[in-house]
Amino acid sequence: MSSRRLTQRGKERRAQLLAFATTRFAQDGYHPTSVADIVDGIGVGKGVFYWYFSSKEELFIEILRTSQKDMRRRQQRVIDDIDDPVRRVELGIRAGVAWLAEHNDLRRLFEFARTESTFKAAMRAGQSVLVADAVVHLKEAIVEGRIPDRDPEALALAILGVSNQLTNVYIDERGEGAEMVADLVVDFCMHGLGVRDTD
Amino acid sequence: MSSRRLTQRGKERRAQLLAFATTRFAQDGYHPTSVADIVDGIGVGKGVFYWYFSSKEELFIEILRTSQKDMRRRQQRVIDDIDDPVRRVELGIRAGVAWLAEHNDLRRLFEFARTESTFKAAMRAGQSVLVADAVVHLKEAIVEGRIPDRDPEALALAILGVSNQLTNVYIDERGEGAEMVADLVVDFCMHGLGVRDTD
Amino acid sequence: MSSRRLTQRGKERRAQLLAFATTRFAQDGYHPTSVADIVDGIGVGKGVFYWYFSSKEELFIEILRTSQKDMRRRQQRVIDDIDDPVRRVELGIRAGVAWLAEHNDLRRLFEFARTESTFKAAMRAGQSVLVADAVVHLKEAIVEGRIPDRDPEALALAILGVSNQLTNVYIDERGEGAEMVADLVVDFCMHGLGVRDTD
Amino acid sequence: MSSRRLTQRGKERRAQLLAFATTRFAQDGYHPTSVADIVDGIGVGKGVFYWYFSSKEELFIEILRTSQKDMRRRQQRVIDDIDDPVRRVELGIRAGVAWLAEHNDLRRLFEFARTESTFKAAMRAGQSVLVADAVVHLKEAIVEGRIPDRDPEALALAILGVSNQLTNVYIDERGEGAEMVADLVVDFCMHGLGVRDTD
DNA sequence: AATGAATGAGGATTCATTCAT
DNA sequence: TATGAATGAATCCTCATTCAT
Repeated sequence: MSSRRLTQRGKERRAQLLAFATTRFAQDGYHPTSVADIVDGIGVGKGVFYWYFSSKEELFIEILRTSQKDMRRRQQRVIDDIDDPVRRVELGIRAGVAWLAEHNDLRRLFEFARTESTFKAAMRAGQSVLVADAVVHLKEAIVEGRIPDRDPEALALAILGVSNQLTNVYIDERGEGAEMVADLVVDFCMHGLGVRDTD
Repeated sequence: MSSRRLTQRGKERRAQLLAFATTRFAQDGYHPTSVADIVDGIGVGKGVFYWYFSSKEELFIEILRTSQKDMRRRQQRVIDDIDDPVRRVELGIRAGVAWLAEHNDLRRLFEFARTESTFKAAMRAGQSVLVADAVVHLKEAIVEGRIPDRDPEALALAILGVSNQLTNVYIDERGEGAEMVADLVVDFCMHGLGVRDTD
Repeated sequence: MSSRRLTQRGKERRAQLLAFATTRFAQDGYHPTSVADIVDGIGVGKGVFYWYFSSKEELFIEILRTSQKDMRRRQQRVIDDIDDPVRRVELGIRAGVAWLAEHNDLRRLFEFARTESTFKAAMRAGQSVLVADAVVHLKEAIVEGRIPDRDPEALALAILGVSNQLTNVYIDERGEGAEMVADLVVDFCMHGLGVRDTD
Repeated sequence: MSSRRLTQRGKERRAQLLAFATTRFAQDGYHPTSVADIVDGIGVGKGVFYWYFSSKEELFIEILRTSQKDMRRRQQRVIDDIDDPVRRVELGIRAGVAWLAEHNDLRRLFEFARTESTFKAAMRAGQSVLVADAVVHLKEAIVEGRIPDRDPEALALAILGVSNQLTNVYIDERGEGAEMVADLVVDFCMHGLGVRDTD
């Protein structure tokens, strides 16, 4: 299905469907949004949907996967040439928060995806990649004596938790700026990690 | 509907419906669980469901509300006679984590409820109560100079975020014990808050 | 599904659905007949269908099974107390042809069912029962020297083939009487079997 | 449509479509096999199908017609220069069985075609040709006193029935050889016809 | 001749909810 | 209180067919 060869026009249609579906899913929820809503929304026939995706479920998983990849790419780019592991963690947090802030829709979809058995697997996979990334930096920081020696995976997860929660509340519910939220998260997490030699 | 006067037997039926629905919602998701699934699961006719609840939605909101109340009651009880505000925060965290650990199902429902517009309001109400509770202690701690002066609401939310995230991962996904997770959360948060004079 | 407890009214509805569906399937074909056609035809809502049957397919298989049982019962009743095995075969043929003649609809469904992989299994099961019945009599006839010793299963199948084919053509296509067709079939088969001491 | 003038390549494509569709129809049934299945199966676009056939139905009828013609041609060739009418019947049966054995797929399609009103007409036409052929020989045999005087059409139909049924079961379901089945059919039918002076 | 894209009516099935008993 | 029966709009999905290129 996903291996169908697409023309330029086809690729655009597919992207259009992904984009529109993302918006609707985020707005109304995955279940409350019907395939009919989606195709009607972009003014095409029902068949179009199934030309590009084998099911509503597949479409959703596709959204989750590409989003997760995109977020990670953003973090990697920012961190790429930084030597200090603690600094890498901080920049990773900031990049993550910024991405979540910019992709409000996707953040909501992530939240939902975690709650339904069908999508749990896909989410766990994506999250474990992010955690693994962070663990690398945290281990280095521990080895270098920059932070106390505690389970790096636990630390990574704590960071993720703070990022998600504060982004959810401050950005989604209260419309604060990404930078301000990033500051909050970084502040809390740097202390939480017990960073030395940094204010 | 909810004001219907119930016999003893009636109350039990109602509780049974709530309990069974909770389990199913948590397991498969709210939408994938049909009213038929619920009544079949406990071996009664469909009418029973609508005798006790005016709709599936109402049932779900009822679950959310009672759960939130229950969790708060637990926290209050533990904190009741503690003088030290920082200690109150810590014990509140521990009580919260313990409750979440014991009510795995409900934690999942909370997660879902946040993602759908229909239930967002109910969730926000409950969460703001918890936050308000914590804010009281945090303000006191700031006034007493026990922690640096930062926005207490932000701090409260950060704590909630860490609690939820670590509980999700360590308890739900990995089956760790509640105490161990509480230790993790407390450790991270106490540092995150910048607590002085506490290990 | 099929184990749902039904009231009298329920049993009648179910029977009504089976009867109506049979007619339609025979008239227009299984695939060309939609569930909507069926429920509209008896003036009920779509849900009714799925209250009694878990799927269109299940309904069809149910029709096949009960029909096959019914036909067999008819043959058994007629043969019950006959001593002569050759006579049993003849009466079996006559009962079979008569049944097929009376249940024109079902005969058509049988034909179709044999052509689709989904229903082949059910059909084969039913046919093998009929063949097994006939084989018993044929073996006896062979042992008693009433007919030459040839593979009884092949003989049984040949009889079935002649019965089906002649019934199809003479009764369904030309509207001849069941008795006349039965005479034809019996005449051909008795000779085909090589019966001795019978004209 | 069918009168479109085709290049060599065009003829091959058409033949390829017919062959592939036949296989699929026989395997899964006419309705369960979609046009998409067919074109995907041979790796071409949908347009190709409708370039060579005006509809799925037309394609199927085309398959039926050419097959029936082919089978008949085979019988004629074998019988061509035989004087003895009974021998002609026998050889016709053998040729028919052999053809059916070789064209397992087509036999199945014939079965299905008889069950749906859309295709019944086409099938009846083909069958009546075969019956007419046989009737010629049977009449001759009766006139020559080789077999008793009974309705030759009924006899022809009975022969067809035995051929179809035994081929279905022995070749399709059990994988027996064509010759063995032909022997069975001939044996049963020669007796059924009441042939004199023949082994 | 051929392709990928699009159509949209129609199909099976689900499900929250209501109703008669 | 409770049941089995019924409703019918809504859902996901299929598919023969058409179209622009």
